[in-house]
Amino acid sequence: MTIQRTSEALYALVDCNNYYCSCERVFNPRLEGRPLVVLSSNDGCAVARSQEAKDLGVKMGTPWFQLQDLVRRHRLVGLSSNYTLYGDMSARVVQVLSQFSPDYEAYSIDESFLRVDQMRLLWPSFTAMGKAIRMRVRQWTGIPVCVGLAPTRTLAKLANHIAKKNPQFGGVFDLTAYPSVDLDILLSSIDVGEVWGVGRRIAEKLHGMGIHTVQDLRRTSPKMIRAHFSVVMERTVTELQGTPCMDLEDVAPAKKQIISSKSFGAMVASQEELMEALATYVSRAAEKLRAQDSVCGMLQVFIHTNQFRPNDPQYSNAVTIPLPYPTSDTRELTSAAAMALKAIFKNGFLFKKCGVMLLDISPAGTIQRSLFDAVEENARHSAAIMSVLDGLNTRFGRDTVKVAAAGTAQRWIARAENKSQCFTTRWTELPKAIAN
DNA sequence: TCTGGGGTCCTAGGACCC
DNA sequence: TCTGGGGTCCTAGGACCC
Repeated sequence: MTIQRTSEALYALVDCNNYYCSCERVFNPRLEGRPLVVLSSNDGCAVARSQEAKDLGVKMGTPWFQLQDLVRRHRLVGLSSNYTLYGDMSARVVQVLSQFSPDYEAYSIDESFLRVDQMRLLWPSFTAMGKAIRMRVRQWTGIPVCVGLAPTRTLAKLANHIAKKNPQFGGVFDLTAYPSVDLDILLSSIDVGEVWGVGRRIAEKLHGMGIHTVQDLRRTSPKMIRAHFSVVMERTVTELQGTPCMDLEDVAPAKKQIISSKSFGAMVASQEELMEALATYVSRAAEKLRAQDSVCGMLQVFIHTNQFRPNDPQYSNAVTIPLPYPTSDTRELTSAAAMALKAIFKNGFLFKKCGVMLLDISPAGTIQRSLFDAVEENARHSAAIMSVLDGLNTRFGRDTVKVAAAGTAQRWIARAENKSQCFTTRWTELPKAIAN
């Protein structure tokens, strides 16, 4: 089966090997050659493993306390994570990669896509270019990477997987340069669950349908897949067949939601302690929000007891509340979070985790924003508010203004422009409404 | 004793509108 | 008053990614 070339695109996926572990080794070369894991916050479980640790059978997410045997028998090292370091190193890697193509996208902290077809004339082959990328990133940052090359992003991910698993390719695999008969054989040996976009559930379902390998999935009709799954999977199969369905995003799009949450080292029982933690998360999330010059219109707070203690009483809950107007102000968000927490908190439980999620994110400084600024600045003077509302009244009609006075500003704007109605609860009465 | 912290997109179903 | 069809918006939940 040949890869259909419906366009001339060629993507390189550059993926750092065992990324967090590699970062740690750059700054502590004595860790070279030793089995190594990087642990989650609170040193709870392994979130990254060196090749030696993988060879010892350490799985992603294994709790640290279950690894103590390997610590004794194989001198397995566990390090607390240092996300600031990994973020800095990532920026350096991307900086090097940007020299190879102006068309690049940092997809995650340890992976970047480059569109490289325009670079064809600069290199004897794309494999040669891939080797140059590997060498330069290694020399300039100390991080080992693998490179996969293919006409679509899904295939480039797969090519990268092949480069990683097959040392004979020297860390670079150009899928378009590989004989198609051999490629069929190679892809017949890879489980369908390795495909980007195929997780555990979908893999199980595919197996049930007799689709076991990547090659099986490539031979399946996208329309048939659409009928059994979703458009996402349809695109995945189309990409596997060589037709690009996704483009590089040249600028990182603004976040549509921002989460900040954490598990506690020790369990927490009181609302006051939960609120202390929440205040930290809110301020962290608000910083991210402001960094992308956005405001949010809704805020969600969630709390969980320890699900790994089935004998303890379990309780988890979440509530999403609309804000009176879109904001990124830490104080305002914190007071909203306090109200939300009050609405869902229950005594008599030991809480393990809580967090905040900012939703309904939009760019700051829109025309809607200026309307609300007017209300905000005059917040102490009801006469001034009434005059603003009168202005809105003239603009959008009397019924809408009643809603604006009683509802949330964000919702009101959205609805008013649709000339439909909206009944939400008054901001000050939210806790009561939530309780009902 | 000890079990991560972020994100994205899609779908289904209900409320509501004309 | 009864009725249907088409449309939008919102939410919850499920799947995936690193």
